[in-house]
Amino acid sequence: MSKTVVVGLSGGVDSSVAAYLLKEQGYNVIGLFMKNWEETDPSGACTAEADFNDVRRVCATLDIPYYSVNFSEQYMQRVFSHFLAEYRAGRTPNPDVLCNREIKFGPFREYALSMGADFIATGHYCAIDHSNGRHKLKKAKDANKDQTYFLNQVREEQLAEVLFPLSELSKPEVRKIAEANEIATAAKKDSTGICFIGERNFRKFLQDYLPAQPGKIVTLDGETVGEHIGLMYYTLGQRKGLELGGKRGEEGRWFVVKKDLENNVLYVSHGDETPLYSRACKVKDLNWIGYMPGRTFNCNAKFRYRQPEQKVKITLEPDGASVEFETPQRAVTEGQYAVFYDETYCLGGGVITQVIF
RNA sequence: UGGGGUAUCGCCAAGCGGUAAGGCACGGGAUUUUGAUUCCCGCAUUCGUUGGUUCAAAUCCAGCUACCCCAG
Repeated sequence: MSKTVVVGLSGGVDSSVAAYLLKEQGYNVIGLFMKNWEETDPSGACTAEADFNDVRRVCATLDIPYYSVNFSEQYMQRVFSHFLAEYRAGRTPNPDVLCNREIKFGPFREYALSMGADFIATGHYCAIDHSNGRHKLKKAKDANKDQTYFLNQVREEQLAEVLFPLSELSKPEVRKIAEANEIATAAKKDSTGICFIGERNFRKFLQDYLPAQPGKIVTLDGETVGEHIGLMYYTLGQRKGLELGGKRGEEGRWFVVKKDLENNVLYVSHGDETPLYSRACKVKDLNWIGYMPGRTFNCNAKFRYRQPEQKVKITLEPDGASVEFETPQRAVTEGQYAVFYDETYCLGGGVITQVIF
């Protein structure tokens, strides 16, 4: 009797191919589509509906059953409300990290298991080791596509019944498999933007939820050089959207280097990016995946998705950890995640609460 | 008010008689399951204004206008 696996289908190539591969491997595959955001996009089209249509086509081709669930309520309460609160507090949240812990490997997983699944699977580019009763998150073979960054907050228990069929494949290989098997989403453009919400004009999107409070843009020397439209619309290291032009006698661009929430001031630097480079940070909400950290140890870290791993030294503290960088890092940002790695595994991660220069 | 200086794209800024560099900003695209970053493309038939000199002017000359500086 073959095992049953429920695959999260987004309507994209990756999850389509994941389903295809599982079926090839002999599993009893069931597709499950999630709708977690109720709003239609600005063009008026409901992208979720279009995606679900793609799911239908793919499942027809693969000859597997499919269903749809709606976790909008949970998404709003467990991911989006936190996202807004973080912006209000002047930080730059990463909703997709929480989305994995709170939705995909939360309600979605539970729902799938309640359907009688032995396993759940997704189209993430990452790998997993199940051995000795432990579950370790492993980097994808395609380092360029590795998505473990987004899974750093998922609890080890949540990974118990998980399969990642794309672990050994590169994106071009996935597309090739889709094409060879006439899967409808073979040439579909990758989705970007916040997961389940999609590509948006980020400012306009935020403006629907957060009030704008204009204020001054000031240099580190104290010179007022412009006006911002609300601190939450900017993040460290950003240069677009400042609308600041040339400066007399200097060449270079303007960068956001600091936010002063109390005084509603946005600090910028011209040309010189050194104020963006930090040497350490503090993290909290540490989550370790199949790993027992020592009091202090060396490993690698990423401070954003698709950044090469950096060497760091971690020292555990009562309420989190201190992370010292071997090389100064540009624009490490509060609210984002520091994710830890060794050669093979994603060890876990934590939220950045303080940046030390 | 006398004397001097400057006026070139939203902002900096080249140009010095031969038919408008570049950077920033901005717009579009690529990359990207956060936000950013990065990359590519686009972006002044016109040089404060009116005349003049010249085959030819943003470049020379004159008037006007605006701003800046020094004298007051």
